[in-house]
Amino acid sequence: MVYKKIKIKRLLSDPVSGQNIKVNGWVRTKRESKNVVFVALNDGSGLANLQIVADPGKFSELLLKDITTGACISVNGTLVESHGKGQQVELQAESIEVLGKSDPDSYPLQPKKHSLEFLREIAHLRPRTNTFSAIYRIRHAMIFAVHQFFNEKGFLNIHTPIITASDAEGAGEMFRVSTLDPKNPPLLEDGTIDFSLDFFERETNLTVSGQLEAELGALALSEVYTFGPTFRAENSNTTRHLAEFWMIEPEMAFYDLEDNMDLAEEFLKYLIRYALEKCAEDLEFLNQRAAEEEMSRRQEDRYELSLIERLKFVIDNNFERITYTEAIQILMESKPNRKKKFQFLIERWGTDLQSEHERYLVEKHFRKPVILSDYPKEIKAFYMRMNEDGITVRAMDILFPGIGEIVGGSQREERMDQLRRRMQEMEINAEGLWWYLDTRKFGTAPHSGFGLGFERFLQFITGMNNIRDVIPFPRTPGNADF
RNA sequence: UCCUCAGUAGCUCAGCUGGUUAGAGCAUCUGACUGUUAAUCAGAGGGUCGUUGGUUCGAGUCCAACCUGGGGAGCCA
Repeated sequence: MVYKKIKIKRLLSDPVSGQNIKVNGWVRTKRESKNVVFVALNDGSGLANLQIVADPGKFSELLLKDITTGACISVNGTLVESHGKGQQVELQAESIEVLGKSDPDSYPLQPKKHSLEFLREIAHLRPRTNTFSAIYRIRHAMIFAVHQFFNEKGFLNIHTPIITASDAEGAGEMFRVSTLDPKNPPLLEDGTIDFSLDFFERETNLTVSGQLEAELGALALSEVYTFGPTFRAENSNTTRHLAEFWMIEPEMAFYDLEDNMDLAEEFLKYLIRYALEKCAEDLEFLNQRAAEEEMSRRQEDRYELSLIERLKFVIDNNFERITYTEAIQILMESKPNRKKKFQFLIERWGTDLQSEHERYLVEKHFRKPVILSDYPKEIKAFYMRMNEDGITVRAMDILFPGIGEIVGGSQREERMDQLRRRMQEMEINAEGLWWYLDTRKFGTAPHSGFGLGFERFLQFITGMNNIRDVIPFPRTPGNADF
């Protein structure tokens, strides 16, 4: 007898009774009685389990004993229509092989609800749960959609370096990369470490952004994007920060800030539409999960819309676009500011916005994604293009409900004299960035770009509150397990 | 890093103002029963109450420090 190996998702999408099938997977639960044994089997291809039906008379007691929650089994059998209610078809087992036993006494996953905190501690096993397998499938779909979106538009994907010697990006603390003996490093006369004897003959770190290198690509290939790992050594302990995360950074020549915003909005909507179309089953499950979680939250902290409704809402509405100056105006006149309900009151133009202000704009005032632009130069990076007013720069941040800043971008300063002036003002070492300045020297062009935090975006798509639950193995201060 | 809450069985939690042998549900094991659906019913095993020190006749309960985790803030994506 020949049994055709097939993944459970494919099998259930087109079930034909009478087929001889081989499935491999991990046991979710087993229910047994004198005359019949039921096994719920899952291979991660989809949310639905395949019900395996075994006649206890046909299998040894020892074999059946080894089929426990978490065990890996391979089943040959015939697909038949189910007598029971919960499923259309089931696999009538003819032979079962236990590929990997699982001691039920010590296997940590039980057929019951587990807290996300507990599952984080067993991140090596959590993809075997419905919630995390759904998240990982959506994560994959979104990675794929990112590349598809840019490919369709003719953007080139470029790999920017992960190890970098430039420390002038100002995007936060960096992780040092070194092969020097940590116990006894070579020292200079002033007692500091002599990095000229290190592997790269200079001090090197893990990248905090591929942007500067992406700009080099844009100023030759017109439209490029990076999608790579990014590292920040900040001691941030929040639900939306990771020390290692993935960032998508498109960079486009001949785009001004408005073109940049248009692209970002189109991109985000494309990804959300893709998820709704291609991950409907998983989103439906997460929608249910999120709804249950909402019940345990305070009334005023609850979303008005369900997860799927929020996703549809973003697709169906234009993002609100306002300048920083307009935002300050709105915030100064807002109720929480007048009644001194904000922890940080808005008193003057020029201060940076706090989380509470961003949340007010997005969740209370506009009730939709907001693009803030034209920030004061003092609170933004050196490479952002100066406006005519001489006090604001062509920056834009996209704020999403529940997550805050999801995209940060700008039109880049392409004018050499302006760029040099800004670098001087902000005490950026120009020497190490000679290659960056060269692009302004030789055939400079107006250009723009933005960065999308991939995990933050996934939080929005999946409704997960903690960023540590949308990446397989989160790296955070004090945590590098697995 | 700061603020705040928490740490009791494998998991989720109860344990009132300090008072004998520390409880429940689920999970596990054993048995029964049933085309079952997180099956059901009965029984059993399972705990240095996060760690260290202190107060007290007596500490899961009070105090201090530390460790770990959650939430919020800052930094940012």
